Amino acid sequence: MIGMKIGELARSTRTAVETIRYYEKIGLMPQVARTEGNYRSYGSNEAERLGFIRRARDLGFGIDQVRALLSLADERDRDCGEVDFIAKSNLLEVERKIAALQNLQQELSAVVRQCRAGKVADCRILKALGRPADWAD
Amino acid sequence: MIGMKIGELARSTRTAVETIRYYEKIGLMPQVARTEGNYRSYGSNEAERLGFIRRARDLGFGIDQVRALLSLADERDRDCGEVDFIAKSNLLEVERKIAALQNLQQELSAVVRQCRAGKVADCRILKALGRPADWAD
DNA sequence: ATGAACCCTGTAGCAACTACAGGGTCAAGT
DNA sequence: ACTTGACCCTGTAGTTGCTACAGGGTTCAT
Repeated sequence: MIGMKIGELARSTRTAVETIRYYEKIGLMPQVARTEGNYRSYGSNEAERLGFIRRARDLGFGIDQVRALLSLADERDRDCGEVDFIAKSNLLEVERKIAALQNLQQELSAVVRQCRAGKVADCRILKALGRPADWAD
Repeated sequence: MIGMKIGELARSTRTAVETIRYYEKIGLMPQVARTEGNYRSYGSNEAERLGFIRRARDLGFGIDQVRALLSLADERDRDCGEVDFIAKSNLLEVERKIAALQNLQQELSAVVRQCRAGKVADCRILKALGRPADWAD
């Protein structure tokens, strides 16, 4: 589809209109030609590019990583090691976050288990928060 | 220890000095008395309060949740159901995040596994990003 | 011609800090 | 007395990745 307005592009990529304008502002999407009424006019190149961006973002790549992937994708003769590196860093980061959250979940559910429906004055949750974590009970 | 300067309080609670000033600005920590030289002077009450805040934050409670816990902790006669509710909401939220990240990890490691060290032009990672997720290979 | 649905720019807000800039204070050493 | 260095102060701007206006203009159908 050629000559899409921003709203159509937004619908076809499940992206908010304002996000597209934001991507343009930060240089992730190009500045495209305008119609007579000063509306942005997008073609299939831009739709593909935005699709790439969306999928990368959904997989947890940061904006700067997406930027790097997009620019690497243009240097077709280059070795793809750097692409691999970015993807693996991202995976490691996701795994690190999972581990951190699982620790959190352990500690937090230990705290929640303490609850014996009573008065605030005796609340074990508040007591658990009110002293260093390694104090025994 | 009484009459601590902000730096001592920071060290003793493993908090950045600027974070303490920030907590004061948003009303999570009180405005304390100043020395002659206009330095903040903290006592053990404030140290305890900041310790509580730090532990709650480390357990993933948001600033507003911490604010609520602190104010509930003062109403000693109140039933502690609300405390329990806040803690359980937080736990659910943490569990939700873990699940989302685990999905991400699955998809991302599927993408990373595709890599056959070659040229960017044939890069499977980039190909995986360059098309809708449900296209087969 | 008027209303709804769309588009435009520009700025401010979110969470929870962090990082300056541009100063003042205090204790120790020379 | 003076200087050095470590600390403190306020206030503002930056971070990430958008989202939400405010205050307009355009397009198209009725």
